[in-house]
Amino acid sequence: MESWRDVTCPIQRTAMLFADVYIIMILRDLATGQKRFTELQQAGINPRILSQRLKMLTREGVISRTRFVEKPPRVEYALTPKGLALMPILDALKTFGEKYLPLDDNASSSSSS
Amino acid sequence: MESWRDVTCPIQRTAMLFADVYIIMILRDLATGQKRFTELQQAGINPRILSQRLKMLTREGVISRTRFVEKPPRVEYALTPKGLALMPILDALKTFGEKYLPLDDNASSSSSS
DNA sequence: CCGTATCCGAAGGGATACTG
DNA sequence: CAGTATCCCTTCGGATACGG
Repeated sequence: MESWRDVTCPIQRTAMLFADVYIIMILRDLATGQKRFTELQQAGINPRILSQRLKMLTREGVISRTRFVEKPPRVEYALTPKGLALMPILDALKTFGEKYLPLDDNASSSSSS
Repeated sequence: MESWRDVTCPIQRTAMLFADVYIIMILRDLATGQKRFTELQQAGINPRILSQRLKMLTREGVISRTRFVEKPPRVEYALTPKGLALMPILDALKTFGEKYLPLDDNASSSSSS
């Protein structure tokens, strides 16, 4: 498919950039405050994918990368104002999921009769 | 990555199902009323992909498929109530796109000085 | 700690032709 | 009209090991 810049529909433009489950996971985790690389990995994203997505999100201006010159080195990722503007999308995903994708609660139960 | 059913976060569950640009394009087009297969193709989705996504969306209960026994055969796809519940997500995508992904307007202009 | 490099199999998707 | 089948190339991503 073409680049998002070649598309005029704002829905599709946004989707072409951010409709990716890894990106959404990262944004979700940053919604509660700045996070470090390792912390973001905990969500179950491998370092290669994570690095790649963080680069892209930084390039698009939705997250910031702050490098603290310490030992050991520390890097914090945080939402920018543009990134904050994506939060309504996550809210809508959440609302839908809670209502229409309820948990089956058959996960941890092994002793039910 | 695992199945969306193995995930508890409602944001991620929804994203794992619907964070796909083709799905979003289809939902966008159905938002304005029921559409036929060929009409949906006009958005620039090839028949293989379109068929695949329509099947999945039907299986998940967000669209309905109505077959009219005519000659030539006619099939109409439409949003279900569950599909309508996805509209806030598209609204949020649209709002973001309009504000933060403005058109570069260098596409069709060739005679501006 | 924060990534990057490499390997490699799996999946995705464009084009095209074809069938009920 | 509404899809399905096939081909084949590209991309993606999981795992792992390593470098600054």
